[in-house]
Amino acid sequence: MAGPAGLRRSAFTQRLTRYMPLTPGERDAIERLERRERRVAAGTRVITEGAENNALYIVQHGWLHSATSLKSGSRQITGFHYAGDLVGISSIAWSIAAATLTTIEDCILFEIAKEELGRVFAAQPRLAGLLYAIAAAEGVAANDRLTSVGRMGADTRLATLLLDMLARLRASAGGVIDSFELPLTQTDIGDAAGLTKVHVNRTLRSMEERGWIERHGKRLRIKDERKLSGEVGFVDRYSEVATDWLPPPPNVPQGVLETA
Amino acid sequence: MAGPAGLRRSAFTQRLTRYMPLTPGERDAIERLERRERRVAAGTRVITEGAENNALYIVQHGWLHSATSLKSGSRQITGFHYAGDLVGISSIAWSIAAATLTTIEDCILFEIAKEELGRVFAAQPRLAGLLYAIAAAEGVAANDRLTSVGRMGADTRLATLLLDMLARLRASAGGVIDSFELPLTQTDIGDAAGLTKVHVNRTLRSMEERGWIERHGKRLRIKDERKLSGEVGFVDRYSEVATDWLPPPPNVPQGVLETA
DNA sequence: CGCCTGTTTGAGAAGACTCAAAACGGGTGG
DNA sequence: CCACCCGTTTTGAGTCTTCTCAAACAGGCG
Repeated sequence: MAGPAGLRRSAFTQRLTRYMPLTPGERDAIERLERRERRVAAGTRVITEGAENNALYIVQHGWLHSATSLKSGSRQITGFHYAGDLVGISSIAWSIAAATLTTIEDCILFEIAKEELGRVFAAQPRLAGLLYAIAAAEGVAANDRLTSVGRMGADTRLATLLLDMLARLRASAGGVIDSFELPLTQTDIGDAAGLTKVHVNRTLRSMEERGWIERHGKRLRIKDERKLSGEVGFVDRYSEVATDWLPPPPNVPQGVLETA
Repeated sequence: MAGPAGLRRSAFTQRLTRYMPLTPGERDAIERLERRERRVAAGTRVITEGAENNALYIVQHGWLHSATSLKSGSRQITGFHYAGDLVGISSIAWSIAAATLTTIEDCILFEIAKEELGRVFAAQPRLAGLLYAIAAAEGVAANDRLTSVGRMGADTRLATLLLDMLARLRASAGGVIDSFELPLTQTDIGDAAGLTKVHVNRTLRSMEERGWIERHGKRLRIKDERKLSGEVGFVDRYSEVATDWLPPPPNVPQGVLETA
């Protein structure tokens, strides 16, 4: 139950703090959400499409993806989730899961019952607003993905996918990185980008030849992120979120805001 | 400023009431959001991608769409908006608009400053939760669109698009309908489905020949919605939203909930 | 009536897919 | 330590869907 020594900082708190300083009350509220820890091995289905589900999860560590499958047998990966993300939000709208949530690596999750989130909305309106803003940002990111799949060729599409991963890893890990371990098969990548595994292979290869990326085993390096972002029109939606419109937090004595 | 006689029922209230009965306080809070009415002619840009924007809009009447445009000159329509929708939510996350919002028909909108929404979050947590749930549902609908564009052929893709429109019109208009006016050009449809206008034309034509749809001018009829939904695997995400997890409304004297 | 936008049709090209098989790599058991 | 096995990556060849370019057609409006 206890993690590897004392490095159990809440990734979720850390993420939210990126966007605005939290009051002690808000930190407390989040901490209370993180009581049910689940360690899940790579490749496990945490939520199954079509099955009953009334829980949400905070990702403390590891990667996951959500996917829906079609009658034709094919599959669409609709999103990847990283440390600090709140996932399974669709269970807020329905008791039957709309997508399958699968761990890509070994993960540490915190399970949250819907009602607990309800209590946060009641007690911490400013936090609720921030969650809403983050949901809005994710909606825009989803639209970016739609645009990429609907209107771009294979190479641009894969480039935006990789740039998006880089940006999100940065948002959760923090710090500057230009390469990362890609724990996905080319089939997975294809299911996310709307391409065949064969075509993913050829396209990655040609991206490498053109000098966009470098690959060594599972490790992937974006050679010139700024230039590539410009060329394919990628915009990082996670680097910041407006918080100026949020209501003031309840009962804040002056000067207790922490900046993390 | 006053509309056509007394039929100014709030479409937004009506929509929310579909999901849960509202307290008088909640109705009141919504009403206060609907003070700045804007009548906008068809084809007007309400929000422009890349420009500063700090407002949200409630759609009281009419259709709109949001779209992003690429450097290549092509465009992706990321969503359609109907009476009762809250649009421009992305402005909650950033001051610079991520998409262009355009009226398809003459529309009546209510403009809302971000801060007003913040006040609603503070005063009406249950309402805030419902908005969050609706945002979650819209996120899932966006993923459905992604799945359709990423993994389906042209005919299935167009079918899901039309079925989605039908479902959403039903969610806002209420009642049973199997046909509707489609105020879009085939170019627009293509931009939404990720297809060329030429291919949209051929595909619609073949759908008509196969007996999936009927067209008379701008009017479009889905001939057997249930069967078609089954064949293409369409799921209506708007018919209901779970509200059981929401916190109780503030200060509710027993028995005043309206069911509208 | 002529114009303009949108729809329809045709023909050829391109991108992505399918099917198939070979090469690779990491892990396991002998 | 090696041989084998399985999942994954890579390559090849041919096909099909969708796109591009181009032009004809239709309908509503001034």
